[in-house]
Parts: sequence; structure tokens; C-alpha cells
Amino acid sequence: MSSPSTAALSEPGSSDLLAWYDCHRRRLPWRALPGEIADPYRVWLSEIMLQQTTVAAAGPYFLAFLQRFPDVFALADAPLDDVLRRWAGLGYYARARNLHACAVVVAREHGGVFPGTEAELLALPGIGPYTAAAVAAIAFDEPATVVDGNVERVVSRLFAVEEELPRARPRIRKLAATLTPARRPGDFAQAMMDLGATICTPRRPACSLCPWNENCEARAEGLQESFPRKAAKVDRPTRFGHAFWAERTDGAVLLRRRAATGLLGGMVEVPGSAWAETSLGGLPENPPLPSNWQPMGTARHVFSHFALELSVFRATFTNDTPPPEGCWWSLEVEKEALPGVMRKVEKVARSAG
DNA sequence: TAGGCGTGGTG
DNA sequence: TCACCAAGCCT
Repeated sequence: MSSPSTAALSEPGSSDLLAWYDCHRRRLPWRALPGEIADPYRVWLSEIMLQQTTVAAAGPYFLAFLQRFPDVFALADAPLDDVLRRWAGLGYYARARNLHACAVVVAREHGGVFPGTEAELLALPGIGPYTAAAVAAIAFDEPATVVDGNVERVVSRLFAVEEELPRARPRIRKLAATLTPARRPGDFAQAMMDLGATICTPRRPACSLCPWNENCEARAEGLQESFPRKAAKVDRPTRFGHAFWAERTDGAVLLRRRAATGLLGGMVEVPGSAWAETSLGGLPENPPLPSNWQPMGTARHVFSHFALELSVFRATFTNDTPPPEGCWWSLEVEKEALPGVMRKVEKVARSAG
């Protein structure tokens, strides 16, 4: 890792980072005031929401959840569909299902008190190595090593780790552990993430403002933007389908619930065809009810591993039309647990075209 | 263990 | 427009 030209760099010290953090820490809804230990419920809730999700996206959801579910008992006692409705639009819906399952376990088996060690936290639904370490460090001041995408970037640059992600993870974890201090481990974890989010960014890092700029091997070589090294990624295929917006004269819309697990598991959708690898024809395929379906346009959406083009069809029905098997008429579409892709279908269906 | 699993912001 | 990517977890 260290070439002769960089061997002279001194090791990065946690005190330099903590001093920077004390001046430049971000003020976030889930953070306790300086010197206070945060509420484990809030820390856990925020960490679940922040998995692969930006601070800006999670913020409003966090506040809404806290209002509707002020503690772990309120969350555990709520029906899953209430949780899914509040989560709708945030993505990765297995998080919401696991969030609810975790709340039930904590409420019923731990008396509503979150366990304080990494190992115990790791055993809970939806809590993996990152979240277990983050909650232990931030809410319980345990000296856990927290490694997320920010930390991977910071550490890979500090030590110029040539190995590619994801294979480099074990090495990065060991290096991160050598940096983690016994004192203020929670602040240190949040400082690492703040540094990665505001200074040591993926592109155009602001090295001149970094408290570790004299300790960074990548910067010493002028190669900071080329870390972390990453394996080439595969391209994303496109799938095609038909979606059917059936509306009664009183405004009710025909909906159904997806299977409990898998893509958009447990969420609500309008009826549609299966999603195929090749483009479907222009004629409506597998409509839920017979009608003169009108083409309204295309809803395009990108999931994590494929893109989707849904041809949207619309038809109206009388108020006495019985719903097909597995479907229901909803008069409150806005309150249903519709994922983002279905909101796009709705927009196309309600457009003038 | 590598792939499944959402969505929105950014340069 | 498009590629990248954001406080990952589960199987």
C-alpha cells in the first residue's frame, strides 16, 4: 500500500478528526446535542432509513415516523400496512418490513429496550454489520468500528488501498479499526461519515479543508479521486409491461397487493401484465376487467438492477362493478402504500394525453 | 457469495 | 442524458 514516496506520511489521528467534527458537524434531525447520548430508538430508526439513502431523502420520513410512531411500542403495535404506507416512496421496502419485525422483537422480547452491544443488535431483523456498529457506537458509546460507503472511501484514500471493492472490504475494515478511538467512538463514527459526505466526496474532494490532508497517501500521489478502486459494473437491462388504471365514476381506483416478499414486497399496485424482457405489443395484455382500454402513454422507472417501461392503459367503470379476485376499489389512493413506480403510472394515467 | 432489492440527486 | 452513487441487508 505505501510506496517509498508516501512512507513518510504520519498516521492519521482521531483527535484531529474529532476537533474538526466539533467545529463542522452537520446538524441532523436524529442527532443528539453535543455531549449527549442519543436515544437508541431514534438512532436505530435513522440508521435503517439511511441505508443506501441520502440524508435529504430520509429527513422528512424520519420526522413523520417519529410523529406517528413516537417509540418502539407504537411502532410494534401498528399494522404492517401502516408502516408500509409511511415508508412508500423511500424505496428498499424490505427495510420497512424488517423495521416493523425488529420493533416487535424489541418490544416483546426486550421490554422495549434496545440491546447495547454489536452482537445483540446484529441478531435483530434488518440490522447488519454497519447498523449494529453504528447504533452501538452512537447510542451506547461502544467502541465499535463503523464502516459504510463514506468510511470505505476515506480509508481507501488515506491508505491508498489498491485492492478493488468489494474484495477490499476486510482490509478496509481492519484499517478503520486501527483508527477507531476508545474515547468518543460515536462521535468518531459520525465524524468519519460527515468527512466523507462533505469533504472526502466521491468526486472533487475538498482536500484543502480536510483535517487529514497531510496524512493521506492518495492525495500525496495526487490520485485521491481514483480511490476507492472498484470492479467494473454490469449494465442494467430494460423490462416492459402493461399497467391498467381502472377508475370508477365515483373516483375509486382498482388496486391489488404484491406478494409479501421480493421486489416491492407487500406494497400496493394497479393491476398489470407480467414484466417481460422484450417490448409487448400495443394491445392491452392481461387486463383485469374487459373494457375499451385507452393507451395513455409510458411510465419509465429505474430500479436498482433493471429499468422498466410500463405502457399505461385507462378505462372507466360503473360504481357497481365488482373487483376481480385479489383486487379492491380504493377511494383513497393517496393514502395507499404505492411505491414510486406506481405514482408514475398514476401521473401518466391522469394526464390529458 | 453474488445478486436481488428503490429512489432521487448530481455533475 | 446518463452514469454514478447514498449512513446496506438478506439469502
